Amino acid sequence: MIELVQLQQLIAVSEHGTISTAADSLHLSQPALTRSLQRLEKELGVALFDRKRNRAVLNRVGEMAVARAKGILDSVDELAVELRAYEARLSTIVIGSCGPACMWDLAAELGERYPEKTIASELGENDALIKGLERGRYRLILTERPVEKPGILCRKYNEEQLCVALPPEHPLSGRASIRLAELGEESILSYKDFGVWQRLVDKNPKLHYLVQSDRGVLAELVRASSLPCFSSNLTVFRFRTAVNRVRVPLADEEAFATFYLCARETDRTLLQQLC
Amino acid sequence: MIELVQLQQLIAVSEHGTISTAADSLHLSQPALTRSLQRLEKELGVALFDRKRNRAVLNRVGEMAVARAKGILDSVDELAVELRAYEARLSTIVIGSCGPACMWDLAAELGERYPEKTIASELGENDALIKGLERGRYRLILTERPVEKPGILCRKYNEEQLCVALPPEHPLSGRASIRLAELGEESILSYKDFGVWQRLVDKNPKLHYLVQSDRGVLAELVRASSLPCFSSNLTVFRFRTAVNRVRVPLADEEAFATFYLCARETDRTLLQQLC
DNA sequence: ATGCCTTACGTTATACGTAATTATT
DNA sequence: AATAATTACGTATAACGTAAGGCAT
Repeated sequence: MIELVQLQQLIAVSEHGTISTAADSLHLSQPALTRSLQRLEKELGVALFDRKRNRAVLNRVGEMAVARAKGILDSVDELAVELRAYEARLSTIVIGSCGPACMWDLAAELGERYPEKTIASELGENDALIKGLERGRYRLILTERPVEKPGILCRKYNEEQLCVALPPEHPLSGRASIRLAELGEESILSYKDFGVWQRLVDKNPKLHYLVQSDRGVLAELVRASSLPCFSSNLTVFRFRTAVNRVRVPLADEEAFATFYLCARETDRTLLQQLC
Repeated sequence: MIELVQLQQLIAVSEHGTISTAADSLHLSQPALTRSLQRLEKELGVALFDRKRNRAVLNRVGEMAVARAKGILDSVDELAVELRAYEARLSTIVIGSCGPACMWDLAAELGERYPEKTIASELGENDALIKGLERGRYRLILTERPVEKPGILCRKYNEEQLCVALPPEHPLSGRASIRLAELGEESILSYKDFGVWQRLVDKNPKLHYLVQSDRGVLAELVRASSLPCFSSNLTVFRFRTAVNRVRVPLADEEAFATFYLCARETDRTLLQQLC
């Protein structure tokens, strides 16, 4: 049986020109390499070198062999890389969502149920999410509307009411609900990846949005300041203790959403466990 | 470094279901195979089996690995086959010709000059010969007309005058030349692969052609009978001793040809040695 | 109880290095 | 003389088999 080391040795000889120098580069004695190459020729059933007593040069067959050997070794190297990537892929659940809070909830739930798995999540728009689910990019997606497509299962996951969290001394903090526009040109802490709620932001361009990309940083700022920030019925658990704020629901129609959890049909059991 | 035997072992396990039975089929002890597979997993950096103390079943990564391993082993098997074929190709000079006798002459000449090479020859039509030369199928070709194409060298090789070899007692045996049609409906020994001379045959359909595909058989028939047969100035050397025949040249215009030897420009020296 | 995988240990076989040989530049 | 390949021989390492242990069906 041919062995891969022999192919490496062949390539080394082609790169170094002589068996001796190749042997050096392989940390091998010349005789050892000579013998190994002789075995290779015998096993392949062809002569790879023109041998002139004190010189062995690759013949045309040998050069062809070198080219093929490189290809084979490349594919063997790929093998390890590919398998490691495949293993990582198998042990990761990627979820896509159109809203941040519900995504965090889902990620947390998955993390508890499948502690051996890595949970990755990203925000996206409805169509991109569905395509991503169909193509295998996502294992689960959270959409704004029910998805009715062959091969895709869909269930209602939860509802979210967006609020503003105001400091108690804020003039609007006593209200049962407000419209976002009522904050006028005030500053408000906001998220970079805001999903469906971005529509509400776009409709109220007068406010001064202090956009944060890092969740931790935002939480810090909330604690360290008395700035208004966004909140919702889903974020209550995370912020209930630390934050000295009064949550006032937003009456804008863009401030309410129902989320649907979708999976491929092959993941029926996974979906059932989560709803 | 991964070794190919390990990939074979992996495949054997996937085919036999258990390590023990696979070990049997590989003429190896179970512990040895177990260790070898453990090394493979370590070298690849991934787990290939779900191990339940007394059972090792391929996991999904393992199945992927088996598929890849098969591909790699296939390409290694191909390597040997391909190299042997390539070596054979390199040690063979294939010539193409539009006439049989001049082809035999050329083959004989090459055989003497390059005794280490195998000489293969085949008949073909002009255009096919030129294409074959350009595409590398032929190393040398013999054509009816000079070839003037970039990348192709061409020289006059020889001239051939087709004759009929008649028994001395034949009424036409005393003539200086005849036309083939003068033989009326007589029988005549002929070749299956006749190249350019086939045109002459086609023009004289009345004769009874005893077509032979084997050169040896034809020579035997010539010796054992007094049937007329085809001959030429080029075949004289081969038949001079054995044959009790009188050669009468054919006056038909299709019975004379000039042959040109062509090679690719890279084979300039080869061509020069032959002309 | 049997089948199967793993670990431990002593042994063998294969491939290695050193040294000697030959040939070429 | 120097460089490079091959052959011969003793050695060492790495993989093997046997034996023992443990778990599951």
